[in-house]
Amino acid sequence: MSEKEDYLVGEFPFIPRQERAQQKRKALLESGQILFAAKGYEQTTAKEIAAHAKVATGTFYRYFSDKRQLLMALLEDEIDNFLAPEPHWFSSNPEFVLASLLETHANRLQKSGLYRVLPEILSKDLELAEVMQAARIRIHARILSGLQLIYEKGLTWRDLDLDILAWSIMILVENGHEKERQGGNRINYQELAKVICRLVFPPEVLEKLRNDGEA
Amino acid sequence: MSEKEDYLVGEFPFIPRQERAQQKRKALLESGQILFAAKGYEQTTAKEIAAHAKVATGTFYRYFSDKRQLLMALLEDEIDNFLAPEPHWFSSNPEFVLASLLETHANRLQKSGLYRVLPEILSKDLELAEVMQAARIRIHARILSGLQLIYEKGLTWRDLDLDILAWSIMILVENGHEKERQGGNRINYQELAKVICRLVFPPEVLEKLRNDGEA
Amino acid sequence: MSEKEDYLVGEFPFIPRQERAQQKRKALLESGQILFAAKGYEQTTAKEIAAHAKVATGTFYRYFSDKRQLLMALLEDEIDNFLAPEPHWFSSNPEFVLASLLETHANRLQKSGLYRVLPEILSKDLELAEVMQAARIRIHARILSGLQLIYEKGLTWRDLDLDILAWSIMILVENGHEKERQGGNRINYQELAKVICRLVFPPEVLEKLRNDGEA
Amino acid sequence: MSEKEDYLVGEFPFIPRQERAQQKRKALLESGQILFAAKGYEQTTAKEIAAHAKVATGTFYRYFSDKRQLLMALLEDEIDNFLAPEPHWFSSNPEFVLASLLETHANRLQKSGLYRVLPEILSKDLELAEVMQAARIRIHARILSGLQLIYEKGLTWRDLDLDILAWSIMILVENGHEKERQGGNRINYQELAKVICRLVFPPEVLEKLRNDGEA
DNA sequence: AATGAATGAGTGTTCATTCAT
DNA sequence: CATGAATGAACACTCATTCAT
Repeated sequence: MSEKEDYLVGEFPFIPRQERAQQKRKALLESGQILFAAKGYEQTTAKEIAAHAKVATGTFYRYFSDKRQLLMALLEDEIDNFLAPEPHWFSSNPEFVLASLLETHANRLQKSGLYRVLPEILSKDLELAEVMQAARIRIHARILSGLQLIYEKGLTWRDLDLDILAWSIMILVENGHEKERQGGNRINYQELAKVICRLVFPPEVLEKLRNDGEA
Repeated sequence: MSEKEDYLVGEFPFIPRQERAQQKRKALLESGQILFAAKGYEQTTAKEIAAHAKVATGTFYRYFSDKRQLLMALLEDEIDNFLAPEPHWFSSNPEFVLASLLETHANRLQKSGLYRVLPEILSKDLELAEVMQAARIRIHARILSGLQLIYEKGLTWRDLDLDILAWSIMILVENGHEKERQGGNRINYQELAKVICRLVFPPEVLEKLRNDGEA
Repeated sequence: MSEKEDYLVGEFPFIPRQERAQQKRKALLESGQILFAAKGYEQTTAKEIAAHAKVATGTFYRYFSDKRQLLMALLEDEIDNFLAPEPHWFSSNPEFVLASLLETHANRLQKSGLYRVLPEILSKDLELAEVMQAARIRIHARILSGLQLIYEKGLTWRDLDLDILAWSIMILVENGHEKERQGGNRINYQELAKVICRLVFPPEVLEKLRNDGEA
Repeated sequence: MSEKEDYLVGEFPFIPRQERAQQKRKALLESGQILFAAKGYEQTTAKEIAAHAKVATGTFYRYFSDKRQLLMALLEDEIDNFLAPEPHWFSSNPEFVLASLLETHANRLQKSGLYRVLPEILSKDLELAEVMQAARIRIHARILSGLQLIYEKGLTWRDLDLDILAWSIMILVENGHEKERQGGNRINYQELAKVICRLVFPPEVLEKLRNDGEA
């Protein structure tokens, strides 16, 4: 195959080593993602991934030390997607902004499908569990600091614990995409956003924000 | 159990057959629970469970047709514990009632530790996944009908979708026990209850309930 | 149970020990025969035999040292049935006599069904194979000596090797019952007897025997 | 095979892939044959076959889906050898022709030793049993049609049932090789052929055939 | 003598990983 | 670098046999 590319002067005689290698790596990653999402981690064998990526079994182990490492490489890129995105509250219509945030998040998850393996992995991979936990703490902290901002401006309920509030928001945002699967009708992100905003803004604040936005 | 029989004259020279058999079964169940919770389902072999219960491998298969069946026997007793308990809103202090509900639920879960395997199993065992889903739909329906009662009495927010509201409560209650593990300080159930109650009751309703209770 | 039999004077207070024991032994033998014939030797477990005989697993091992021994006990009684019965040639109608011999043999085999396990066992049990071989040698010798009698009287072909002849007869008689199963119509023992008699008697001798019988 | 490629300039630096793989497959087949013949089918484990072929257990399963399949592969090549070869009667010396047929058949069987497992398998493998039965029916039909030819020419006994006759020949030919094992001296194929020919040809026909051949 | 629960070695089979080519 | 055949430890599960009761 590569011989056919040789006869052109001035062209790359072949795809550079590294690039070709990276193509295989990429193919393996993609195949891993597809198969993990479809069949689960344990149920997918290294051989299958290699076959799906159209490389030999041994090649798998040139690019990844083992099956776990391939999964980690996949998760590395996605881990932040699994967690709740951070809502931004300053807007004339926070409910609407939040709703689209929720939808985007759900779509991202559904697309990769990889979140399906997470529960399977977390129970056996302490290291990954720690990474995830750290990420969640980060997310929680970010949501919390956002809440503190609006707290200082007197825009939020004064009788709720901000830490718990942040955690509740994180949980709801994180799980929003599951509603459909877990029981019931397709989720209405607009309504979920409304519920979350109720936890953050007293009704009169929400009203005021809208008016300010229009003005 | 057998201790109660000791005070009678003419003791049993040995533990009766059936009881001994049930002891082994129980030992296997306990070992299964401990090992599943500690290492995950797939990571635990039938041999290990048997060894931990101090019986031979074959004995495992006398009491359970396979590993899955042992797990199912364990879950059968616990499946309802995994899901959110149903909150009751009619009380002079719904926040307090809810807080103790949350705490009880969390303690139950932590004690068995079995909820840790659920995610792993649900991804592979379609049958169990369906059972769980059905249970969640039931819980959701119950929470929803509770909300409808107070909605009819005008005690709840009028601008929130009750279906989403019920779902949000379910998610928060279900995950409450996870807060500690997932990130941060030990959860304060009182504060979580407050957050949930905010979703249900406008502040003035809550105030009124308290006064009515005192009066 | 046996206590209830005590109150009658002059009766056996209970079935004698040995007899009861022999009943269990017999039941086990029967169950073994039925199950071995139906499912094969390896496919039948000691537990199954005990269950079928309505005794406990352990009881099996009181009466037989192991599964093999039960089989041997069964075969001991039947081994001669498996082999060709010895034909008797002196009769005014040897074909007819032989035909009923064949039929009796076939019926005996079909009834016990145990001959089905023989091939399975012979391949793994050298000892039994030797016993069988010895029995065949005995049968062969007996058939041979029968042939020698009529040879001396000039009643048989003079150009056939009597040893081979005896062997051929043994094989045909032994396998007669299989014809039906192996391919084809139900065997006609009369015709098979005719074929075998052709190997023994020249046609004119056969004719003469018939006439002498009538005379 | 590869030796033939050596005399060419530029030898293969190593045995080609495919050939090596086939060598392992062949080694496994051979080991299977040897062990099955020596110890029987059930008594031989896949692990043993692999060990005997000096490959790892897993390698066994690369070439054969299971033990049964290996056996089937072995039998596929041999199944026709197990059955009686078809005698041809038109010859100036049918006894001699038949004798060498018998001997060739016996040698083929003794060489592979595989026929020893047949009885064991047939009792458990319905599919194979059917294949064998079909083969026997075929053989029987062929022998029968051969007999019909000579019957039409008036060369055979007129008072024997051709169907039974064909069956008897098949049985004798099929079992000829067993005589040695089952009891007695090494079989004299010449004499067995004589016996079988007696069933087919009246003595005077046999005589005539010889004279015609000489003329 | 009888029971049947308990034993544990042994089976077929899979799959992550290695390594000769 | 790539290949894919080879490896062998590990697993779920069975069953002949033993043994406490």
